[in-house]
Amino acid sequence: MHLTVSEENYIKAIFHLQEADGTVSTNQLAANIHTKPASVTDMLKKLTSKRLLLYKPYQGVRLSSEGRKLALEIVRKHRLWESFLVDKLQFGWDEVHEVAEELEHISSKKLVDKLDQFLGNPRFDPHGDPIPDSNGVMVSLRQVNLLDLKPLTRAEVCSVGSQSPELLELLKHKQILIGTRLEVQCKFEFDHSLEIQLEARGNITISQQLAQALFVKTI
Amino acid sequence: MHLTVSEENYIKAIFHLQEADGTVSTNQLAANIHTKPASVTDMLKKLTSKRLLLYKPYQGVRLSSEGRKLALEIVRKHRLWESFLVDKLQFGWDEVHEVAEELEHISSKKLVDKLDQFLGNPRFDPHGDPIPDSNGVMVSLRQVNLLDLKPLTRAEVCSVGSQSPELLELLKHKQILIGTRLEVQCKFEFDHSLEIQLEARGNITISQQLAQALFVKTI
DNA sequence: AAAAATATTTAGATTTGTCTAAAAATATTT
DNA sequence: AAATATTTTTAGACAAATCTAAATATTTTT
Repeated sequence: MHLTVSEENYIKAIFHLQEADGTVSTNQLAANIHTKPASVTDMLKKLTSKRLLLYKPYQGVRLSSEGRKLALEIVRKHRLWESFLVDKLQFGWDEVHEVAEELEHISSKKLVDKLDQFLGNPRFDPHGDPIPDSNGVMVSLRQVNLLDLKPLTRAEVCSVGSQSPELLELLKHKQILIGTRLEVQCKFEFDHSLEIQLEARGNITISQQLAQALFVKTI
Repeated sequence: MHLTVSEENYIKAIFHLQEADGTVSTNQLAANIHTKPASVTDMLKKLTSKRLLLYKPYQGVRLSSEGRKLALEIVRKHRLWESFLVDKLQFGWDEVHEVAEELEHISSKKLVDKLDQFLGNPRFDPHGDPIPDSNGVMVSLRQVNLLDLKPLTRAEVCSVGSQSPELLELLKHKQILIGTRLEVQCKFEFDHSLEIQLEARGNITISQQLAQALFVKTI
């Protein structure tokens, strides 16, 4: 089954969007892929005819099992390449996303498996997201949203909720990385902000929006 | 200057074809790129309007200096990725060409330069071809065609004339690799074949066509 | 140098992925 | 439940890269 770059991008977007809801709407997809709803409808029909989607007009779409398998291959490639860029080529973890968006479409199965081996079969990428193995199996992180922690809980950041440049910029400014350790000092009901203590920088305040984007494991 | 994959493939093909002649014909290009002459004409017009080619209808085409610069970037990427695949991922040197054909179109300049550094700034790829540096400069091999050697000359294979699957198959069968050492035993005027002695296998006969595809340095 | 063969370009069609504008379906509000 | 708003689909157009068939240039042969 050979897919174009466009087709792969739709499959990947549907995969990520259906994590939240079970089903994905045309408009959601259009916004995510930076295209128009009419274009999405065209592509949904095409991918459905290739048996990669379960799609009823007006009722939204989700991946078929075949589509899910392909999505996991793309996600695997994306995350392995990100790992390569950070671990081997010394890229910063906040500058690898765009390059990996290109590399994830290289088709050779052998390349991916050799790359995986070369990297030591990592289970998580530099953002803390799990990497599917060659069968599409990935461990799910036992991770908690930072917002859910009680005061005085110590935790370590292990993943972030998106790779948007805006979020990455903010994290850089606050000096928060994967692996950063912190302790929740107190929570403010008014705006749902958090005061947290960072090992390196002392106490800082974090907005509700930022806290929701941070996933941690307690330590 | 952003180019599509198709455009890059035309630039690369013209670069390689004009090594031999100074100028490249529409039919040559069509054969090389596995397309029709009419399609080539269309693309020549397009790339000429982007100032990458020097092209007069019916008179053939060659790269402008801007086009040559882009070609060298593509060749650099191709050969660096081939080096990566062989040196780091343990691919055989005869199975990397196709994968590198995809990888060479990844656009990030930073990626290429970091990859170059990671590999230790190699000057030659696994086929023995020189790798342009980030300024497009490459050392030319002091290499001799095997056919030009006199009997009793010892030499080492350092590059092959093409990457066609047919040639690679033959080299595999004869157990000839980059780095293989040999001594020319005698030359036959009748069919211009050569008898050579390989360190590992003893004496074998090599056709004119094969000898012409092998470049060596004397040792 | 004319005729024949070959190479190249032009003209018009096709496919893919996108778009805008309008129509149809669904969801929300009153 | 009607009216309104939103979402989604359809219809038709467009740009990129290709194709076939026909026209035109160039080269080779006689």
